[in-house]
Amino acid sequence: MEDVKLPEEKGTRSLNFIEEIIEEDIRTGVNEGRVHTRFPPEPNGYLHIGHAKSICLNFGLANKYRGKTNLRFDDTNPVKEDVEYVDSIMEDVKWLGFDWEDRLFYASDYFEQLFEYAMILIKKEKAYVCDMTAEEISETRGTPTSPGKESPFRSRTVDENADLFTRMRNGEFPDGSRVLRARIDMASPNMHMRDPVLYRILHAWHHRTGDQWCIYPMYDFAHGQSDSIERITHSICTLEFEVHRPLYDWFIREIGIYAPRQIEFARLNVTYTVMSKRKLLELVQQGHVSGWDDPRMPTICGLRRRGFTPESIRTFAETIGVAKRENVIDVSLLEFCIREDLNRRANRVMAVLDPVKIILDNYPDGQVEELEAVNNPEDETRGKRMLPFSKTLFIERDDFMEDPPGKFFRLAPGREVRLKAAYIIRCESVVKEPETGKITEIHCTYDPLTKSGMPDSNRKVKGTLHWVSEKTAVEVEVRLYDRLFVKENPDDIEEDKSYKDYLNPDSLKILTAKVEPSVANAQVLEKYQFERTGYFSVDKDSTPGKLVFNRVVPLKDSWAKAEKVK
RNA sequence: UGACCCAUGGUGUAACGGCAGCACAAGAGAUUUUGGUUCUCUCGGUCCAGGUUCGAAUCCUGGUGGGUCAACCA
Repeated sequence: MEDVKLPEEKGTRSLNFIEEIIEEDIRTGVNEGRVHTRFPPEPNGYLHIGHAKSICLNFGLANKYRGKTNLRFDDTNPVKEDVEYVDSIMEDVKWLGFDWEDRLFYASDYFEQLFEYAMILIKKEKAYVCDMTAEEISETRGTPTSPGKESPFRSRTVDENADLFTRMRNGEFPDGSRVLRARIDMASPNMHMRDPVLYRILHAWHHRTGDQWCIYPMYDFAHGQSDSIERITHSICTLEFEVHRPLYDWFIREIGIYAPRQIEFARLNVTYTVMSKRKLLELVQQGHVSGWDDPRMPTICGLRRRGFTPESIRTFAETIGVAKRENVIDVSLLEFCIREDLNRRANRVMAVLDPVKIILDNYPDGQVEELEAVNNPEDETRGKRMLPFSKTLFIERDDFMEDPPGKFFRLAPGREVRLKAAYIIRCESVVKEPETGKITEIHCTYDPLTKSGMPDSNRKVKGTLHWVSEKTAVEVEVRLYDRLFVKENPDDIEEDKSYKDYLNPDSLKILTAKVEPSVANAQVLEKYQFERTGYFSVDKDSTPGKLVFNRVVPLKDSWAKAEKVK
């Protein structure tokens, strides 16, 4: 029996507009029902959550329609590209859970073929070598509302063009001295059809072809033809390439090669998040973040380090949908996806981020009990562990209030709370620093009959608190993250504005916390839920002596919200 | 004063001429050894004006609003 995943999930699930196009193509026999997509990044930066949408779309479509997806590096501009980026991109796509199998390609693989295609256009009098400067070309292109002027070099003979183009390739001319242009229509209402540049001279070292070439094709001349060579059926790209589509089709038609179909969708925007590669690069270069994988970055490697799971990112990509309308997704949806995932896969442990000491006056000095605690109440199969309990403990400082408002469910003088997996305790008195009034010790008594699991332990109390035992607690570093920007759509920040005015000064808080001993040997990227305070992931900065935890995302906290409203 | 694209609750996304649905967010309740989770419920939408039709979110026309396009970037 086939056990390949079938296209549908639920029969009722509706199609997005790209799936409708594909299903229509399958129905009508276009491409013999074949579906072949590609993910085509330029290796000039790290992948971010926006790319994740495209990756999930392209690989997801191929998976759904039993097709294939290529990974292709669009490396036609050597001055911006680097192998560092190639490597990180492959790592990130793999981590997201996708496999291009043996179909790893580079646009630079096709440079020779592309040169031949250009020659075909020259022979058809559809391309010519132009000697104008970049400025002249720009000036004669016209504006969106007025036509351009034809280049004086537009009517060169086929032989002259072929000769000059060959000599361009042979390195006879300096950078910027000549370009190859398509001969289309300088009066076209579509600026991209006004004799676009096909090749420029660039004496630059290419990360794959070295110094083999000194002319490089432009995006428009490379992309569609690369799709065609790989026999891509559906070439999915973002909306800004919509106006390029007539040119994409023009090249395919004039050269006379296999015709893929370009389909555009709206790129992802997320509130309080920059998605522009240029801005992300600036954040790194200006030192606002520690690097591309800073856990506050929306890069795949940043999200990974922060503690996001590939599953949660795939769920997110699935949930946001695909359409042609400009969109800004609320960052809370991303947070929802990771909470939902981690809720069932992360073990819950006791961790106190801001400790205050509890002394159980009626608990025997020196006694240590091992108490049993479940690892994840959502998933019994995750088992149990033992927690050491003793006379002196730590609880969260804000889990105690000397003069609590009515709806405060936690510890206060004279009140009872349960210590999770342990006993019910009652606050008897408080010790403060005389000068500052800061609480240094809270004295309590415990009720020995209320140990978790005991027959008498079901007595109701308003609150349950997490705790750690003083002697056995492990000190760890905890890094709390908040949004990097205070501006809702930071991609809108104008060119010359400094980010400083828009950055959140409190986007990173570092503190020392006390955690239960069972996490002492946690591995990098291992996930936990610290009771009440959030989901955490072990950072790569951890050393054998000192664990470092990143807070992936805080838990929803309706108490904090209620407080804020007041 | 151009061409092209887009327009459904606060945010996204379905409905393909026939009951405007789903998710997030927000609010209420139940459960809860954390106020989390889980479950239930509520709130709230077809940009405007005409037209076609028995019937329009859907088709047509005209507005309005938003986006993209004038790199030898991708």
